[in-house]
Amino acid sequence: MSGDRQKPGNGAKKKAHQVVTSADVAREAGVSRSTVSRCMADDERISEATRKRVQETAAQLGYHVNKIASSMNRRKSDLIGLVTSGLTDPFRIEFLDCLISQIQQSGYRPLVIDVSDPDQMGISMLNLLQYQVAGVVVTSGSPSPEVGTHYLKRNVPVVLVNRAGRLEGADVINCDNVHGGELAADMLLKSGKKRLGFLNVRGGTYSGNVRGEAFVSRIAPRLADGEISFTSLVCDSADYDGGFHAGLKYLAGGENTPDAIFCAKDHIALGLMDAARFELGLTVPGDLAVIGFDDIAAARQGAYQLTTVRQRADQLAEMTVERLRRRIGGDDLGDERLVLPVEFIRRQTV
Amino acid sequence: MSGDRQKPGNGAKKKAHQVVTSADVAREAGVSRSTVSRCMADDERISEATRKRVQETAAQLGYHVNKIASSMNRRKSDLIGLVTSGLTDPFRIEFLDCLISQIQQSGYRPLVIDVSDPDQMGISMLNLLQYQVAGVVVTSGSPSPEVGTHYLKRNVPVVLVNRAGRLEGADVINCDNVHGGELAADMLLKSGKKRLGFLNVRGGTYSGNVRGEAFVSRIAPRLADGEISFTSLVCDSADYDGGFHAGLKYLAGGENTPDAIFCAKDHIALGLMDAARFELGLTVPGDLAVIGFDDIAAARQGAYQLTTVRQRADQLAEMTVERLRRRIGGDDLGDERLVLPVEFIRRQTV
DNA sequence: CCTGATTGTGCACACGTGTGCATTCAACGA
DNA sequence: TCGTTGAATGCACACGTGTGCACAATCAGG
Repeated sequence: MSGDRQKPGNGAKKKAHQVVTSADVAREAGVSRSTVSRCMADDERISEATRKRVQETAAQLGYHVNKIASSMNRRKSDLIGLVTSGLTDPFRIEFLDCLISQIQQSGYRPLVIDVSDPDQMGISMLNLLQYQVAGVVVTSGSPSPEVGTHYLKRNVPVVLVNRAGRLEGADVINCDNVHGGELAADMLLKSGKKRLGFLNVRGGTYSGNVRGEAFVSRIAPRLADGEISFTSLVCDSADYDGGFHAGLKYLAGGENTPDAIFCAKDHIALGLMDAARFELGLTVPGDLAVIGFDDIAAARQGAYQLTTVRQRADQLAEMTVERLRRRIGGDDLGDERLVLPVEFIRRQTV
Repeated sequence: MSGDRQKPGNGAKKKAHQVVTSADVAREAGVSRSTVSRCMADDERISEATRKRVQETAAQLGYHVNKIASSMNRRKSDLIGLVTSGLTDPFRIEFLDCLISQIQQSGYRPLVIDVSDPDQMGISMLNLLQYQVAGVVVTSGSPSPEVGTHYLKRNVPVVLVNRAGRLEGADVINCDNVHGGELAADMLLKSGKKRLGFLNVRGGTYSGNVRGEAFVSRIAPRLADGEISFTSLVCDSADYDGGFHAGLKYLAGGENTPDAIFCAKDHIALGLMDAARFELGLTVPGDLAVIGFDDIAAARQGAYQLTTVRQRADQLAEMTVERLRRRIGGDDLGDERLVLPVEFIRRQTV
């Protein structure tokens, strides 16, 4: 028989139930292994007849291309690394949901990697490289410039989503945090509330900081006039509990208690609202106006009806994979910084 | 020089910036490639001195084992397939969160695969096999017996979580749906409510059906006495919106309107509550008692304070990976059906 | 000094695929 | 009939690793 480098004895049978390989298909269809490979890849140079015949025998034998071997040969897998930290942030979850769906639709597979421990970031991203990933999406943490150069050298595209970093050779996609902060400011100024506040997690996140700064500079004129006051509020965690405890702390009463709070993200706003309404007996928006950011699913629920700034997770995901695909396809784009438009959503909390 | 099967010419340099391989480390450290491989795997038979030396040169050159090549050679990767359908169900998200974290801690990597389209289930699971996955966790859909045998033949363990199927060679882990349904029934019987209902998604899910059936058989005696009545309620989707619309439909008023509803899952219960409270002006638990199932994070929030049956996502994940690890390790366990205990959580909705 | 055991390393093969290049074969024009 | 062309397919190599087996070296016991 033909075939390359066959075993010394006779390669007829080895184990009882071995996995079916391209060589098996080749033997069965009476062609060479190369032809099988080309048929599975829909190579142009294969005649229609043999292609059909080979694909049929392949299906009959239950042959599937071994992705690992393929990846090894081509030095590129169809995996896309998803760097995230836990599945707790609602908006990130919505984004990942869209992202996973779109990645899969593009013929890739998401390989999730958790960097809840920020120290692991560097080695985790390097480790990802060992899976021959076709690309990486970072939704948490900031890769160091060093890992950036590693990716650049290997020509593996990286997209940072809603992150600060400017990484060499990587795309950065953010929603329009500045405009969002301004929209929130405009709304609260119009509402007639006087004691404004901005609630963010202690230490701040990049997105939160930008939103807060835009908010503050927008209200600055009125602040200078003395018409209104502003307080910067801080919570311990960027989630429901953080917002809840912040509510207990800041809304207990007193002269300077804010009557309108812009929250860095919806999830915090929900906790804040619940503390105000169910623990302190305040009404929303009567005693306290609240604006969030993201427009997560829970913000639409009847129990909250949160007025907020919407960033669309599906569009964010779309931009991300579109960018990845083009870079994987070989388009040699320079680093770019893309901005997703936001939209003000008026509900019941202002 | 030594080395096996080196290139015809002189394999000194090929491309400008090639990726560093074990051969490079071997050359640099003055040992054979085999020794490098053994050093990276912490093989016992390597002397302490050379191991240290090799590992140092490896670190210095920035060498990392190529997982793809390794997987190919060992015909087993360190990937674990996670079969799910979208990131929309809150409890499943919490479970996946724990699962991903634990999988990673065990030295594996999660490969996510979305089967929102149930028709894709079969080929997706077969496709997964081509990545040489070490194991698979199914949290959505029901794999056919046929794919089951493929996995069995390849000796790749499968764990079904909160699913109906009894798959040959696979473990099935469920929370104690029966006991949960009974706990809910006991609670509502004690509450003094008379017109009981069970709300599940149209067509039903395995878990939901079991919970409902246990609920019904528990209340059966009192039902026979005529002391209470029971209605089976149906919503169009197993989420917040489904519960919400079901609330509008069933709670609009009339003689038979239920005054106590056991929901197949928390997420539905939240929508139901909001429809009752904010659309129909009912009070909870005054006009309507509600019990959920799962104890998702939102159930604990002030806006809901949902009385529910808790299944612990972290323990579920723990059982899952423990089971996977033992099977991957070679333990030859028969198919098993494990049950996770549940716990009644009393809050404000009954 | 000889024998056997133990320890540390190297050699060569195998894993399953993609692809550049050579080769075969039929068709076709002169 | 011969040379040329184009299409279709096979050959052989390479990808980077793990590991069984063989072999060298060291050592203990007689």
